[in-house]
Amino acid sequence: MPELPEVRVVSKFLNENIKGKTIKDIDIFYQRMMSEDLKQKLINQKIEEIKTHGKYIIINLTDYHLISHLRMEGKYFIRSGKVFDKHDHIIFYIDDLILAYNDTRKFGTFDLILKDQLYEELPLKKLGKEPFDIDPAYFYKEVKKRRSPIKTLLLRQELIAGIGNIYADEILFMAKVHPTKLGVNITKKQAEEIIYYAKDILNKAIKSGGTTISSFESDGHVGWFSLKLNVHTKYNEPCKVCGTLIDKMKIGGRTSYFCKKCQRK
DNA sequence: CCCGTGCCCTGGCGGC
DNA sequence: TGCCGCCAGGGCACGG
Repeated sequence: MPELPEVRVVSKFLNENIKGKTIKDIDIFYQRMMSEDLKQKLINQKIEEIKTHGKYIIINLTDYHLISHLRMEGKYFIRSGKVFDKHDHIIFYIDDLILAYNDTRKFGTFDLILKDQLYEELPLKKLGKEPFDIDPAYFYKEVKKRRSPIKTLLLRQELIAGIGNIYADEILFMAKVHPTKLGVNITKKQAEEIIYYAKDILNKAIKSGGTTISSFESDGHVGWFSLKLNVHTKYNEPCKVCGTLIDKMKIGGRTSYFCKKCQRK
């Protein structure tokens, strides 16, 4: 499931392969994913640069920003000919190159925003800062206002952008904070530790090429950060710090893994 | 403001 | 073997 680190890896891959080129044509194999109107606006647009914010990939074009969200299983592949996978839904013909957007569950989205309106409209309008840019004092202040579990707050993209279910569990484990602890009860030191480990874990994941739980890939390279996960998906396995068996529970509808001994309320 | 629920979708897995 | 039903998840709309 692509989170901030995986999205950064995909963005780098796209910059290396399609930056500076022009979209010549598009095939839409799954109609819901992109309208004919959007397609027409994309044709003849030059790709200036690819950036990211949180989990969003922002493709800067001549007149627009194309915003791609991979959700759970979105991937980009360069195809060597017009031979496609059953889950290739959008095909971009970019100069001499064929780029396929592949997404098993079809959850990914494309939004087109007029140039310089990027933060005036959804989906980026209310997006918060990334862990690298957020002021820990601001994060602490915002968290103190809310009675939601800290796990749920870490997933709120308008509060802090880029953290998904996997890294939220890993961050709280490193910060030794119980995922059900309410925002209002988080201490200043805990808020600082959460931001510190968010940056640390995401940076390490970016350096190692992203995480794979089931299917994350980019340029044919499968990330390996998952080998280093401490708690996520480790139900009933011994905690690497104290040996206590890892617990799991639903928090805000999301499966959450934690060590009930290391992570105090 | 806050919360919970449903929706979108497919593949993998448990149960029988 | 195969079929059925459930689960996973990010963001958003909706209702209370």
